[in-house]
Amino acid sequence: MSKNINFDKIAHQPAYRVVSEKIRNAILSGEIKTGELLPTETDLAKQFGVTRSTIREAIRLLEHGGILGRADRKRLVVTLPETDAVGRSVSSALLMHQVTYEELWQVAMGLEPLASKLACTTATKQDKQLLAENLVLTRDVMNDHDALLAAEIEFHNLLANATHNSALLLARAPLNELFYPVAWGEIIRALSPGERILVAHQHIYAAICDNNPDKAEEWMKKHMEDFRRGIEMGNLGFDQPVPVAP
Amino acid sequence: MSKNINFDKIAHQPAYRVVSEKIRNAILSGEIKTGELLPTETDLAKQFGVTRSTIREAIRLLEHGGILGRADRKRLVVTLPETDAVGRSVSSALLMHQVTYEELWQVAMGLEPLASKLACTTATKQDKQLLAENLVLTRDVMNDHDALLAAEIEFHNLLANATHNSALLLARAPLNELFYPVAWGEIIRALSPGERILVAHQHIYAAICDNNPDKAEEWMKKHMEDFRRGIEMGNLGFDQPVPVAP
DNA sequence: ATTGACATATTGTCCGACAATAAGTCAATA
DNA sequence: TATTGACTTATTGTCGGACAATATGTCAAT
Repeated sequence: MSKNINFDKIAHQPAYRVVSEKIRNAILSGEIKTGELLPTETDLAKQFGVTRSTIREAIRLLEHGGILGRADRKRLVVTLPETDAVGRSVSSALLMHQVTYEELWQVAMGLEPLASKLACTTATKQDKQLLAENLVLTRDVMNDHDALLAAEIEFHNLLANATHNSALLLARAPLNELFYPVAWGEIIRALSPGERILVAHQHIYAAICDNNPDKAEEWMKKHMEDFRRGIEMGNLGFDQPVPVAP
Repeated sequence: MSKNINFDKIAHQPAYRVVSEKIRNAILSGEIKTGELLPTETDLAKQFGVTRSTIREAIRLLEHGGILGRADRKRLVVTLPETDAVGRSVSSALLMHQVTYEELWQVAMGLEPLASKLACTTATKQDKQLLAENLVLTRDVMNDHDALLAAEIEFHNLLANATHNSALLLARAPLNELFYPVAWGEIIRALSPGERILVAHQHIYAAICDNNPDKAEEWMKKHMEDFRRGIEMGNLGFDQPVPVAP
């Protein structure tokens, strides 16, 4: 073996990546603030000294992450990434990993009771108001499978929002997009557990109004256990991969 | 008020989006399998009947989500999105939302004890082996702040990997990228709590080997509480936004 | 088995062009 | 006054073609 000199790998990044990183940094560092318009493509091209095509590719790279959106479907603005924007990347990833109902349920079991607990101390009047309205709605649509599913999902969302914890919101995004729609959809259709759902929601809501974190957490755990039983009893296997939506 | 006819909003998507969605669906539905090469840009352009520029923009859109990577830095391949690929989108989002240490800690408190518990029943011999090696490493670098930080982060990663739950891995991605590096970094530098870290890790490891979920969960909770105290005692406020890395 | 020379395929980048569409201005009109 | 219409302008979406840089493959020479 001859004596070797070790060179570092040279890191040649294509221009569109470099530009993308620069813009990303400018946004994250607050140099361009949320809500501000991004310079026009021709401007950017001049500034960076590259062609408009390159700029466009750089922008596409960021657009998917949700930190760029469009104000009027023409000019691009810097936007606060909403949970569902980011959530879709995560969902794709999970689907490709063939995530199972069980895996998602385990995460839900970690996050949803936590959300219930936290919401007790963080929920504003308006949060509670929205939850209350959701309860009424749920009762009203008890026999409409689709509407019931939507209301159920909304309840969990409202609850999560009431924590005002953006990290929690993002962490549970895949539950919203993959878990509840698919799994609850099947369960509700197969077992019609509308009453049990409503009772659990009511207890959680009451606990939040009473500022009783332990009770809120407990009832959410029960709720999620119901959920698991539903999956097991329904015709979808608990350890089966979540199917790709058509 | 005149009688109105309500038309649905027409959903005119730019071509690069449509193409991007089509490719995405082909990937998610398994039409193109993981590891396969994507057709060349010129091919795709012909197939979709658009220009290569359009194809390229469509591809960039997907590239960021991590479901496309490059085999040899030329041809694109369909890849399983790794946690850190997706994690970066999430991290950007959180930084823009000015997420606080407290918010991240709350999520960590929901997920890390859960991971400990699950790992007890899912960890393979190799997982345990890796954890054991990490413990040795941790002891060895006890006085090297940077190395200690790296070892600490690696421990939590190994633990999460040992659950073999991809949903959990993705949900905790932001902890890896934002929380531990920044917060632990500061804590370790300020308080040098090397011993306490090691002791906690050892107990968790022991619990996993003994197949004792409750003990594993408990010790991880203690560990995270230490963590919180560290943040509070250090000079970083618990309720302060996590700073953007330079 | 390694090297070198060569042809080929594919991506990265550039340029220039034009259509489609939002936004702004201003006059005409009911 | 408020709505409509015609016009201008700025900006994005899409096209087509061009060329350089780089991997890949082949074949001969050593």
